Amino acid sequence: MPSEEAEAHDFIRDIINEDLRTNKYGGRVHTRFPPEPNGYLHIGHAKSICLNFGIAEDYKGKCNLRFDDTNPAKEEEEYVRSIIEDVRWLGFDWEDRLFFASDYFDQMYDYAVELVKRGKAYVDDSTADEISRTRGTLTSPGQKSPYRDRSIEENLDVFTRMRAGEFGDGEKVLRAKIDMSHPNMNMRDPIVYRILHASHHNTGEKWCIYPMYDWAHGLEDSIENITHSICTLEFENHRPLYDWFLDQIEVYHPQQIEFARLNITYTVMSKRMLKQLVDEGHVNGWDDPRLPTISGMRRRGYSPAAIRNFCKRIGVAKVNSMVDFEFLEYCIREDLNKTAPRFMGVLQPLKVVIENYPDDKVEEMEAVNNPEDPSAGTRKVPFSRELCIEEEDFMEEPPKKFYRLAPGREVRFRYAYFVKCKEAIKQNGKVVELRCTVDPDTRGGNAPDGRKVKSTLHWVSARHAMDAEVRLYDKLFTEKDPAGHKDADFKDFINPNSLEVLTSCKIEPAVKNLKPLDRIQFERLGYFCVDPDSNSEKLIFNRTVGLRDTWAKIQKQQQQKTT
RNA sequence: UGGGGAAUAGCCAAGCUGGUAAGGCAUCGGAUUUUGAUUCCGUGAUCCCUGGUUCAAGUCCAGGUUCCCCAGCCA
Repeated sequence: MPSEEAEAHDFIRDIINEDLRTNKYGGRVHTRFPPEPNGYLHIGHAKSICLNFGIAEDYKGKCNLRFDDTNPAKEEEEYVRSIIEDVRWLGFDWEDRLFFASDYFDQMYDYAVELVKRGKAYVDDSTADEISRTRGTLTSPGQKSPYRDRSIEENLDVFTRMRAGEFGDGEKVLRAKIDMSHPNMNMRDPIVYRILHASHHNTGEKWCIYPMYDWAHGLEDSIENITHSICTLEFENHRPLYDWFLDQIEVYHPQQIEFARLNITYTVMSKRMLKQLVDEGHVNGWDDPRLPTISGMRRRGYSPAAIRNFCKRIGVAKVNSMVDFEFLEYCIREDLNKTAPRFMGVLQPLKVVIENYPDDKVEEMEAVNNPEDPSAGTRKVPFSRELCIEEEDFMEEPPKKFYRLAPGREVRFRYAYFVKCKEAIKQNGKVVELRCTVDPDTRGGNAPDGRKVKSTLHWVSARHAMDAEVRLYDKLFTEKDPAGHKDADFKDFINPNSLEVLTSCKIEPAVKNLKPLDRIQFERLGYFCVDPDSNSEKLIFNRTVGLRDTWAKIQKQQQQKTT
């Protein structure tokens, strides 16, 4: 469970502390995470999940998982399935409290009847268009519906017949009778029930009227005895209505608290946009590793602990904010550095022949599995005459500050020997093979005479290496805030190079024991995750995130100087 | 001349009843290093503005500015 360092402190916990002090809810703390099953969860939801479940943990309270499934037109079973999977994967437990708003439809209906009986709601025969036109504008009041003063008896009768299916979609609605000139648009006789002859994933054909969010949500919270109903900022305008409904029918009244939703640079965080990316094939499904969905991040190799820690550290406040994606990456690296076993793999192989090493000889070099975790132990890596190193670890004419291999230069091959380059063999101007020698006295990687080398390279034995495909991911968008341009579509900023597939990678044999979704580090390259499509026939790795790369930074600076 | 929110370093974000600006990321230096990784050190703020109260204001008062949300039978 999330056990990371000091306890969180934020304005919501301040409110809870105060409520506890005044004994407002008898010492109880009960939250809920209420997703609508109309899409996959993303990291913005993770923030809410960590907040709600985190508060429950901190205060030894409870947190429910509740599906807010009041709109059968948009909701699907597949989304329910994925949401359950994602919340569980993140590491949270709702015990026996998995609920559906649709489980409360009967009760919500009864409460609506009560609202009508109290003269606080009426059936409106106006068309959607008429209702819209008479709502007024932000600066001018709306007009009362001609049906507003129907008798309670008539309202009861027509509402009953609405439920019985006597009318078609949109013919009538139940409206709260509040104030058509209220400065808050939400209070201008909001719709409580609409007619929708649609099959519901949970209740099937039982209902042809469905409650609206404002009516349903507070009742759901009330029925579940929620103490603090935490939602995002855009619902702040709805709080007066949340309160009004619960007050009118005089039921248990939780407190709604709003916080700012999460935004991260170079991505989008709206279900609508994510769905569009998926539906239009800009990515390969909801779990595409380039997406900020929970399932995408899982496939990318992000760990639940890293995501939880990220959510904890970004804080909770009421300011609209945009977190640098670098901070997310930092949190991922931080966790993976401590937990990911290390391997050697070569993405762009360059052949190396050790001229003074016999062709029939193979040595098993001992390698540390995780320098950050001694208990991870060691493994054997085969070394032989023909090896592969990374193409970019050799330069025929090395620039300043390039410490790696070059003609005449000696470097260390990790966990093996000091290796000296004698000659680069070229074909059509391209280096295709390196002829090198090994210093037999440096076995294991240290020279008895104390001489040093400037760098250490990773390598694999050509004969023993396994072939693999490696997928490198870059930012999905080229713009910091792709959704923030009023006169441009977010899709205009899609990065055409967000996915690079390398198919001739060579990996040390020890990876054969890995399972799908295992998270590892290829030394000097980054963190990687075994793709679920990977199998013994074809190994596939997704790059989660690269290691911090000081050399790349130096290169960039050098390039800028020359141009 | 609608209503509701919010403004603290490039980015998040503490700062409770006023006492002289935490922390993290990023950046840039440096040390250690068989991953140019990790780790470790060091590096940045007249707290949206203008007045006022006070010995003392990010914190209180007044006025202003900017940004976000609201006119779905979506949530």
